[in-house]
Formats: sequence, structure tokens, C-alpha cells
Amino acid sequence: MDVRVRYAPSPTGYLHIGNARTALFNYLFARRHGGSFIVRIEDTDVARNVDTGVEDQLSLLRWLGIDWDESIDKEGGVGPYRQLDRLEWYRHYAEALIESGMAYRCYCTDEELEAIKREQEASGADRFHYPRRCLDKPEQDAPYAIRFKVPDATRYAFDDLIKDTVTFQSEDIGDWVIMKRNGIPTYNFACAIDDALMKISHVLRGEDHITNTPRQLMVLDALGFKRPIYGHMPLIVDKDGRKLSKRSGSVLQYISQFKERGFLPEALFNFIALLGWSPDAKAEVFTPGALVERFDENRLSGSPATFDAGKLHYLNHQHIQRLELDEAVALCRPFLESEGITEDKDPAWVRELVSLLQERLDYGAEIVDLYHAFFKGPFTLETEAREFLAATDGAATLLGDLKGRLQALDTFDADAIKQAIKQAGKATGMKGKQLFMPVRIAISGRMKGPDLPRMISLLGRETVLQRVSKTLDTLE
RNA sequence: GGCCCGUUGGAGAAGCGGUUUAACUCACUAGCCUUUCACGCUAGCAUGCGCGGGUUCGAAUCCCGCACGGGUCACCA
Repeated sequence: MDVRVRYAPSPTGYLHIGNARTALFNYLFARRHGGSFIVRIEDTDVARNVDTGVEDQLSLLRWLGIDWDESIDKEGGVGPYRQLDRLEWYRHYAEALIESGMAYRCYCTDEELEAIKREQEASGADRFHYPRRCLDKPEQDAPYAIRFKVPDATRYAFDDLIKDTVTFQSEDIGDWVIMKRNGIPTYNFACAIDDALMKISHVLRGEDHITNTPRQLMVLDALGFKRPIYGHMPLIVDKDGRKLSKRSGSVLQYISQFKERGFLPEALFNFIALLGWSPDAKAEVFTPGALVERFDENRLSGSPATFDAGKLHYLNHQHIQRLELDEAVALCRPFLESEGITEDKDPAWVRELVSLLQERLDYGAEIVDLYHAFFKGPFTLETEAREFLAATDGAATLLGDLKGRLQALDTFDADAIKQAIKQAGKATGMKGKQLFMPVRIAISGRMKGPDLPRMISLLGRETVLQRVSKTLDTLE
């Protein structure tokens, strides 16, 4: 069987982590099995469509490293790939269903429907089913929707790739609308028709679609189409176990937000692949290519996947460590520039800064925080640092000696600075922690930080001398 | 409320009836490394698999009931 899978976004918003996950798994599945990955645009909700929705989502997909074989920009013989361009198909099949008695025109107005629903609610019914009021109505010259006539006492069961056998009873589903009054199909109808016409072999989607499946099966069966194999992936939930939504606290959930904060596409790809799936391995850090090789649909999980920001940071950190210095600089520079940090600095300085901080970076934007923490913030001695200095005999002498040496240096680079520190140590009899810690404190005010000589060089002679003087003042 | 799905440590998660004394990863803790921090390495971290029954020589793994959590019930997708 030819593997053909699809990702079917609706251009009603931005690329959400949940949609990205659906796209990613379909992509992995297709690539793993040498099949085709299709992106179909489901734009049948005319009122909610956003102008830039399609292009925004597609470009973010590309950014993530997900490409496709067929879509609106790549004809594959079963197009068009935008549902509004396929209306004739839906109308054709809807008419066919009416003719065969499996669907009927419904002339009820919104007000009438609303009244029916209220009535049913008042009567305490569990199910709100359309009462087939228009089933035998003669054709009239009035706007109408088309409803699918749900078969009586029919069992709709399917072997889900992830959930095993899932069963629904037709009694639980009322006659639903397949074509809206505006002549546009509803989601479940268009989706079923397109999956069939586009020869989709497997449908991998979120579990929130599981109750849509019986409706789609009805359409497929009624029209004599072959059913694809379905696989419903667990929902992505927040820390509280709820489906990720706008209300899920401070969790970032749109792909663009991760991109803007300096997360790497390959790290996000890695992270998303772990949402509801686990590799048969003792590691979790993988490149997209390695994930394609390792992907195995049998290892898809059936229980909810918790969005764990800590894990995302860890994975992104790991991927950043694997970056070449030039790549890390490219990742960080925009954030430094937008903060004005690079204004009076040359490229070599920026390169050295990134080189020094790369190993502690979780995401690109963090370079700014680290810069401020170690280089910029107002110079004050932390309590612990002040106490350490006060308790170190000869600290003042050492700093005074070092200050002179730093002033005299021809070139203010890390090597020369390191030599100066060592010489100062020799001259004053200080070494090891007794030597480096007072220097670190005098220069940064803190007990911890990046490699000292390199940091001093980056800080620049003027700032360093000022800080040493200020520290010396507090020692008197 | 009806229907559907799920429930393994602080978190993700492996496990598919018997070499499981419950992998692996994150977080956390301790130690090592290092001038400090970070990185890296090592070790520790569920007497227990929502609860109660049952099937079986044997169950986290199969069955039933209950509880809890979630999803879904649109002329939205």
C-alpha cells in the first residue's frame, strides 16, 4: 500500500504546538515509510479565515524542517489542495447522497433549530438530535442545508493505530449537516471526501478528532469509498492536565513565539517528537534526520502528553551546544543588537562573548540576560563576595598589584591578562582560590561566572580598572 | 448528562502475562572535575504501577466494577 498522509490545517490562526505536532508525526510517518506527505488547506470556515493564515503556517512548518510533497504550491495530481477550490466535488457527492436517499435538504432556520434544542434540553434528554423534521419535505424554493441521514442501529468500529478498537453507535449521532446553507461543506464531510479522493492511506490526528471519526466513516461507507487507517494521538496537556489552550498560564504555545525567543528549529522538532511518542533508545537528543530513521508508529502513546517547559529548555540547550560558533553567533546576534549591546563593539567582541556564554545558554534570547548578569548590571559586591574578600588576608595588596599590571599591559587580551594574574599571585604569594576569587570578586562583584581572563578582556580595560578601584575603596 | 479516551516516581516515559530486585530522560540531592559557576562524569531518588474485585501456578500487563482526569456532543475545524 502506498503510504499517503496529510496535515490539514485551517487558516484561522497561527501555528500552534498541537498542530505542529500533528504535522510532524505525519511527516515522520511519511518519510519513514517512503510515502507522501500532503498539506491540504481546510478553509471552509469562511468567517474565521485569516488572510495571512496559510502563508504564516506554511513558512513556520518549513522553518521547523518539515517539507511536503503535495500542496497548494506543489501539484500532485489530486488537487486542488484548498477546499474552497474543490466545492464542485462536495456538491456532486452531496447531490449523489440526496439521490440515493442517504441525505436530505433541511429548510430549518437558525431560530427554529435553536427552539428545538431548547425544547430537548428542557425535556432533560441526553442527546440533542435533529428530529428529522425536514426528512420528507418536498423541495422548495428556499435556502437549505443538507443533512446526512444517519443509518439506524449501525455500529461504527475502527481499529485505531493508537487506541486499538474504538466503537460508536449510530444512535448517539443525530442527522448532521454536510453542506451549510452557504453552499460550503462542513468539516467532517469535506474531510472524508478529500481523504478518499486524495487517496490518503493513514490519518494521524489529535484525539480531539476521535468523535469525528464515525461521521467521516458514514460518509465514506455511504459513497463506497475505502476507509483510511486512523490513529488518534493523545492530547498535549498543561501542568494541570488540561488541553493546552490560551488559558494555560504562561506556557508559550505558538511556534512563532519559540522562534522569536531563540529556540532552534531542530530542538523544537526534537521536543515535539517526544510529545506522545518515545524512542526505543537510552537518549532523547536527536536530530530531525535521526528521528525520521527511528520513528515507529507502534511506539506512539495513548495517554496525554504533558508539555514540560523544563524538558524543552534542556533539549534546546543540548542542540545549542552542538552548534558551530558561527551558528551560535547567528542565533544570538539579533537579541544583542535589539538591546543595543553590540553598538560600539566589533564582530570579534561579539564572537568572543557568544563563545564564552554558549555553554550556559538555554535559548537565544537568554544571551541578553547572561550579558547583563556578568557584564553590565550596576557594579556592587554581593554579600557573600564582600565577606570572602574581608576574610582573605592580602586581598588588597593583591588587587593593588594586579591593577598596576593590568594598566601596564600592551594588549588587553585573555592570554596577557591570565599572565598578569599569575604574576600578581607570584608577587604577593597568593595562588589557587586565594588568587582567583578576590580577582573575580573585584571585577564582577560575584563569586561565580565565566572564565575570568576572557571575561576581563571582554569587559575592557577601563571598566575593569574602575571596578578594581571601587573594590579597593571598600576594603579600606 | 450521553458517548469516547486515559490513569506507572516531583515531571516525561519504557513495559504488550514469567531473567522487572519496575528501563531510559528531565528535575532534584550528593560526590568528582574546575580558580568559581556552567559543562561533563559518577551515585542516590516508585517495597510500587488510581481503588476494589476476578482470571491465572504467576498481573503494571487480561476481565469486571468504582473513582478521578480529559475530550466531544455546532450550518467551527
